[in-house]
Amino acid sequence: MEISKTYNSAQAEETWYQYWLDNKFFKSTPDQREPYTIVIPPPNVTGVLHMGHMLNNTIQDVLIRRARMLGYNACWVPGTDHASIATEAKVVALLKEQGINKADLTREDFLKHAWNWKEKYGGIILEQLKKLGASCDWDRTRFTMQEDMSEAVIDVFIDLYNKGQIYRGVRMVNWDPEGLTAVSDEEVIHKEAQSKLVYVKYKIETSTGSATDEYITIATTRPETIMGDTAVCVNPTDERYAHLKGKSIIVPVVNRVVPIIFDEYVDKEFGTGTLKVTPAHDINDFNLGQKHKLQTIDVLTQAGKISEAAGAYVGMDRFACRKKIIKDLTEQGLVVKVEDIKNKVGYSERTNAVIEPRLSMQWFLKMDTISKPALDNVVNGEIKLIPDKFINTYKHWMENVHDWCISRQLWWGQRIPAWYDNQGNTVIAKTKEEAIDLLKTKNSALKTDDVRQDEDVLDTWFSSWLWPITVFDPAVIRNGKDNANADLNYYYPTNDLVTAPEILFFWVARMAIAGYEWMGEKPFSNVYLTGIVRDKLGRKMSKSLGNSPDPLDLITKYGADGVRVGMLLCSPAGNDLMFDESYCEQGRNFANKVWNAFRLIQGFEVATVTSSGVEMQQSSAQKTAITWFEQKLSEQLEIINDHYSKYRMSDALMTTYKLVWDDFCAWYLEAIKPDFIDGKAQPIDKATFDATINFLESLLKIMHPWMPFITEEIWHLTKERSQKDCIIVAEWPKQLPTLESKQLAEFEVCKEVIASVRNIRQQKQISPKEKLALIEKSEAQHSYFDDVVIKLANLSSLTYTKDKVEGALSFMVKSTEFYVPMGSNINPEEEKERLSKELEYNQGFLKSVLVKLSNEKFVANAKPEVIAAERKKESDALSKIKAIEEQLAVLN
RNA sequence: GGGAGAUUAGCUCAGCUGGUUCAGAGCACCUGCCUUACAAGCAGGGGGUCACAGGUUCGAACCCUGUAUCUCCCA
Repeated sequence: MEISKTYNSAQAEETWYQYWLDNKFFKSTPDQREPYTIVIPPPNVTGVLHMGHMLNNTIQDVLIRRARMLGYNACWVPGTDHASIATEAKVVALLKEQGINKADLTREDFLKHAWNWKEKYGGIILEQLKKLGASCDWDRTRFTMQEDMSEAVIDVFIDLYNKGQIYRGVRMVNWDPEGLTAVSDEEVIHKEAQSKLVYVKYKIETSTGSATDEYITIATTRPETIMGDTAVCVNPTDERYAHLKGKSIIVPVVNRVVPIIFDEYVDKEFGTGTLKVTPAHDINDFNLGQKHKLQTIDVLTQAGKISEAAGAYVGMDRFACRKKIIKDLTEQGLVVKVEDIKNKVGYSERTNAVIEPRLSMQWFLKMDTISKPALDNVVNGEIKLIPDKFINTYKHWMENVHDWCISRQLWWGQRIPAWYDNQGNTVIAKTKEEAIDLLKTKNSALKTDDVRQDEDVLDTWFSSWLWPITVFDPAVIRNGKDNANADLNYYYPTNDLVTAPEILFFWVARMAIAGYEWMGEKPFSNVYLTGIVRDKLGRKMSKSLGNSPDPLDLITKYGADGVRVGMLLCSPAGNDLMFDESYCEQGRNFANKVWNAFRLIQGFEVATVTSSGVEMQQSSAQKTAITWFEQKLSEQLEIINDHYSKYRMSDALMTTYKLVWDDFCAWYLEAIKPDFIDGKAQPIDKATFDATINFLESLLKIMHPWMPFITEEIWHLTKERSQKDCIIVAEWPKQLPTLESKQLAEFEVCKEVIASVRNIRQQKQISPKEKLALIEKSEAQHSYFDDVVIKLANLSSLTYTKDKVEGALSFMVKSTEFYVPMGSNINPEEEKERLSKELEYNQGFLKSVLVKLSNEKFVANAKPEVIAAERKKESDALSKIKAIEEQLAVLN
């Protein structure tokens, strides 16, 4: 069979993914084995795969595949999130394109459109994950708004309400005037902006009630809220304004008379040291207003336009009004100056609209007591954050946590199960019938038509915080954890969670809270936090910049295995990664290398007798290489396992990469490769061939989590396999019980000798085909690796001598000298120069060692093994120097 | 403004408990090779004042202090 010189990824990916599905290798059901569980961070149902998903899900797939091979019952639960704001915005935009206004639709009609859209386009991202090779148990696919999951959310609301943890109240919330909803603190992104600080003159009113000519000047970045001013505040210690006690101020534009109040809150240094107080439009002003019992005038509408209450500029957009008002005030001579300043402005994470602090009636969850276990168990290490530098951030946040605003003024989501009558009664109930029954106890005259359900839905995170629980058993909230189903009992708590640090608080912290609240136990043991994928200039990848490659294009170009390797080669945990396509190229090249190693092995002709009829013998070089590589494999496997245990993914991958490329391909295969005689490859003996196949299989297994497709492909090409004999379920290799470190060290010497000979070839322009003689100055007569040296350095002979050899180039490995006889082909001057340099270096080295050893404090304080090492260095250096001096003497 | 972290080769990063000539890896680079698995390759090689300034120590990339620059989080 002719096998292609390059690996064809597309075909293998298609074939094997389907094969894995058909044979249900991703499927997990509870059994005797220990479970290993990951729940996917559910991507937004409207999402398409981007580089962040690629990174995140590749890591999860690597973890789950390795766990599967280690014999765990590996279960990776996939699913999507309904993402209320983002999805609703998307659907609204789409309807608009079709000429449909959301405002013209009833709630039911809108939801019908939204569900249609979800059925049609939602979950594309899950199909894309399959291209990556994600080995999720697709039968378990969940959606946060499917019926039973939603019911659990309502159960949770009711449970918390009954526990007294949920309340409703008027609060200052972060209002998104575009999404027309409140958003949580965590959904506000503060960005630095260039703003104008406007200095406006406010007239002071006399005690008799008439206006004076006296003014005070107030600095504000938000002149459009002037109409909502209900006081002016100064610091009581500010002498500049002490005389204003008891006086009033006339608010420009609306000519409202408001008091001057005194409060420590005002910063004397900022602006003019005076503050206009607008309780409806700033959280701090709101607090001042509460304290000083001020009137609250809301001058903005939900959409961010000037409201009727303002009494001027009604209907104008807030930013247009800002400009206009500055212009008008300037014309009236009331503007002293306008300064450019930098300040932080909050933007909505979802719609990018400037957030407006706004008073409104919302539902809140008390966070102080419920969040306690989630804090304690991260601090005490019960839940591990990787890397652990995030513990501080987490702790800081959890210690300063605010009550969670859980209501959203949207339709797409779980509707709040609060019901009202026309008498101001409120009850919490799962159904209208229950609500009516409950309301009747408060209002005997209740008519069914008087019962209204709350219009708002719950924050998306209020459903996704249950994810690790409800994907297994959505009924557990109402049944209680003691009545959990078999799945939940078996899979919970999950093992690893892989996610972005951006949602540490949104999601991770809240899952921990929910876990302790309803399961009495952590939801996961380890949280691996990935970085943000940036381009090589360090810019975040984004649609608007157009600097993000399409992951599927990359897969087409480099193969899924290549892209997976490429992503993970440059992904330190918790640090951003500077992605560049060249990493994928490196990944593809590695896959190709593996492919060609396989081609070589597969092309070996196994024979019991040679072409001349003699019985095939394993050569000494082959024997040595096998002995060595068996050790090497075990040694590196231990290192790889260790990297995994510490979640050092890039390190585990790089160790694998070098084991395969350098140790196996460059050294082992070269050492055992049969010679060519008369242009014909010699056959290989069965023992060497079998050992090689075994090594290859072990390596394929170690590579499998990173490169699932090519390893499965080769696995099936190396021999006939039964249907279920697949690498995806093969057993992870085991280490040797003991390691012969002496053999490993000796082989390193062997490599060094070979490299030195090759170096001489390079320097002297000697063709690799020309055989050279090598003489070792040693008491010994033979090393176990001699034949490997002969083969790989292409020697005619390797002999031993006790005497110096003249007319030869020399090199040293450790403290042993080697000679390559050159006849007259030697330039003594060049040699002298080289040797002198080496002598100088070694003398310098010796000196530094001697300085250390002659330092009494060093000898007295350093650990014995450190001192012993220094003494060894001393003696090695001395013998090296002696040898070089002897060589120089010969040349002179 | 408060907090966390970073700064090591051209690039991306390791360097774990201070101790080997400890200054490392991969990529990139340079030189020579189309050597019968692989040019998506092989062989060999060069390259860093470990951000800066002090300090602790017999010994510092590593610990401490300060400075600079950058990133992130929070207000």
